[in-house]
Amino acid sequence: MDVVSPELNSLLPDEIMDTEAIIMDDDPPAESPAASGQSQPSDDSPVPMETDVPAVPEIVSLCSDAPPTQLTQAGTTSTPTGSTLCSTTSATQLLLTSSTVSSSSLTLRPATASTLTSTTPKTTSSLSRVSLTSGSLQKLSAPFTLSANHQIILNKVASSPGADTTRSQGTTTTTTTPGGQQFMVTAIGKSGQPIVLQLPHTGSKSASVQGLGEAKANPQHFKVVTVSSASQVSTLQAQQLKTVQIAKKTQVSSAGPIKFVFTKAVNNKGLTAQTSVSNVITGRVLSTGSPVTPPRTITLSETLGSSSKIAISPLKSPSKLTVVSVASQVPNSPQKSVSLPLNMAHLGHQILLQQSTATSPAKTMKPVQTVTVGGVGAPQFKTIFPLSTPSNVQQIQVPGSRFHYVRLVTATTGSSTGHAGSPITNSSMTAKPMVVNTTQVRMSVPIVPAQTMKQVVPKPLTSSGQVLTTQTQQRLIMPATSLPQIQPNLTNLPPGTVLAPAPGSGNMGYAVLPAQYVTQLQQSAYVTLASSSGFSTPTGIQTQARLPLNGLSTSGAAFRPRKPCNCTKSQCLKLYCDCFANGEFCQNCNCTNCFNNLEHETDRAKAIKACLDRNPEAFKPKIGKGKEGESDRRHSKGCNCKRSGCLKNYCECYEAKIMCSSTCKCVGCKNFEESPERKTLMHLADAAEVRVQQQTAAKTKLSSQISDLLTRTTPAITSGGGRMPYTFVTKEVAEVTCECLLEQAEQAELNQQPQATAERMILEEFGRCLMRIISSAGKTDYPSINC
DNA sequence: GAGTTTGAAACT
DNA sequence: CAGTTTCAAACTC
Repeated sequence: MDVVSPELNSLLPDEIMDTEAIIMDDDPPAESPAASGQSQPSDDSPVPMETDVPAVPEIVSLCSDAPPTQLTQAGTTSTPTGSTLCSTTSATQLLLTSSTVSSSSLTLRPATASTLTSTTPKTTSSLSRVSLTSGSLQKLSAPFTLSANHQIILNKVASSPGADTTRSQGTTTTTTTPGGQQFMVTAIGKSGQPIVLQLPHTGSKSASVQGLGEAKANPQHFKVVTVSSASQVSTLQAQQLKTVQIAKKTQVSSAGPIKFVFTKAVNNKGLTAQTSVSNVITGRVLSTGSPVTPPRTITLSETLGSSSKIAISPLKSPSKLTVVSVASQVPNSPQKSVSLPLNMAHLGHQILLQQSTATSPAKTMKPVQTVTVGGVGAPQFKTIFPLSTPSNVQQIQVPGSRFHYVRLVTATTGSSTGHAGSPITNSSMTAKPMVVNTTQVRMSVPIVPAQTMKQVVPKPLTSSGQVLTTQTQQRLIMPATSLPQIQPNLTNLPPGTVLAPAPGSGNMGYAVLPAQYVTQLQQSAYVTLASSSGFSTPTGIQTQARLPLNGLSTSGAAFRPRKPCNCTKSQCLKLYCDCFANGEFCQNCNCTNCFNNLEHETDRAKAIKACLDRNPEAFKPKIGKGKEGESDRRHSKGCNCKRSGCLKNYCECYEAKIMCSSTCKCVGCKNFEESPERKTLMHLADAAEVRVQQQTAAKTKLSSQISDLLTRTTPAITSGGGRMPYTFVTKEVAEVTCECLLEQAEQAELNQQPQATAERMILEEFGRCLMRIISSAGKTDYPSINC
């Protein structure tokens, strides 16, 4: 599988793609040359990742029917017949075993407590037990449901003929922790059976948000592995970002060792070498957890025969985030891929995974997922949201950086196992949010200057998967497609760069979207998700990552709203357009014939390339950041003003509120420190700003007072004539007053008074009425008003 | 709101 | 690289 083109990977900086092939298997497969030499310890050994906490090793293993060796059962365990019980003790050992069909079992051993929830009581582990029953997992639709009772339900959408049979074979195991927390996994590997992950009950509070400190005190590791049934060929979509994916194919020999292969996505050569490995579980780690015990997600893919496709990108360190698609498939054979969505909330981290299946390799699934990355020490979030756009888009949102990453994924139907465009199994769900936590994101290169970024401490994630975006700036993640003409300038790509895949290439492209755009996509996507999944997620996944309409989080609302452009001739694909120049998509602009959007991503990519060809620094910030603050900021190129004296906004220096420097070529510059004109202007500007602020404050105060008054008087008004508590004009008084005024009008008419006189009479009567009302205001009883 | 001014970007 | 043109924002009326 060619998840990431080698040439592209070679160009990617280490921050973007830093993956190493890691093989964790009992018996390194000889037919896996790429994986050879990279084998890792046995099943019981912790996954060799930099994200691992040595003190709390994580164990991910596939085992046969034989009971897992590292299984430690301290709590009660229900062992259904015909299934190997996978349970975790209160010490958060999670073992997933499939005995009936697949001979492999997965052992998930969280370090301490459950990582399914971000918050875990110090004394008790939120995840005490995990049971997994074997069964064929054929069709899985919506990744999961986060129910109100803190359950993660992994359901299968499509009914499988063998569902009944599966249930007879696979047994649903439900474990309940002493603290009332459940982790129940049913019928993994068999169709028609839901997977329910019971999240720890946290009362009214969201489980994920509660006390990071507590979570720190009780670090937990959790690994999720999904196993498909035997005789199933799993297909992992190469163009999907999944945190957890395991597809298990029927093993030729059940006794054969199960191998975890963590391949280095950077080098796809290794990927091809792994294709012929049987009984190999490929995995990848997408995220790291909190500083204490970083939760991590592992995508595992086990396939039989040479059809295995492996794309793995384990993180080397907790601060790394590598997104690599994993795909495996067997052409012309019944394929059933399983990607279990899992909500992993730990210390504000969540992993939401999508599960989907397909019965035919020809069917493709174009999931778009959300990745949210957060950390405690250095909280960051990455979110890939499902998009409703025609092309698959994977968005990654990094609240800590204001950047929004969007990965455009082009699904291909090719059956070749060695290509990124390998068919993706269809799924009723086209997009699922995926939240991955990490303490640091290394995969992106900031395009926008740092001084423009206002770091806001992200709020901790809630158990419902709430994602808070605090930054709106954009960054380029990495292009998945090979665009040689752009790659040399990869780091210079603008934040809004859309690297469209070459026609027919089947590769993936990445686009960085502005926050507003992402917000739109998020909203639409979540609507789709909610409607299609049918899940009742009160605390919800659907609600997570919802941002204000302006695309900014509450903390990010302080950012200056982007001014809409008015381009008419440039199609917003030249640097004339501020949106384009800032790497943003046009949104709510007044431009005409705009091409600065996803619909014209190809043209946009070309335009970006053209700009970069002209000036590799085109999308880099013009205003450099000084070491000591704004005083050191200066324009990178300098201005060229001739007539404005650099004291108007025509001047980029003045507009940026910085002084002109020696790099400027301006004529008659007055924008220097000692310039009296500048001082006067600045003084006036400050005064004007103060006035504006005062006016705004006054308006706000007045509005508040009016609102308060209306609020207090509304009950009286709506009460049907009742006496207004704070006003003197009741309905009755008003009616009487009107009668008095009408009486005056009639009198004037009867007396044939001129209109002016009539009006005066009416006004005078009105004045008298007011005086009576006022005079009666302080009295306990309100005398009636008589004309 | 229309027209003018301005300077960066684009073009030659 | 310099001169010219194009363009959209800033500005003025």
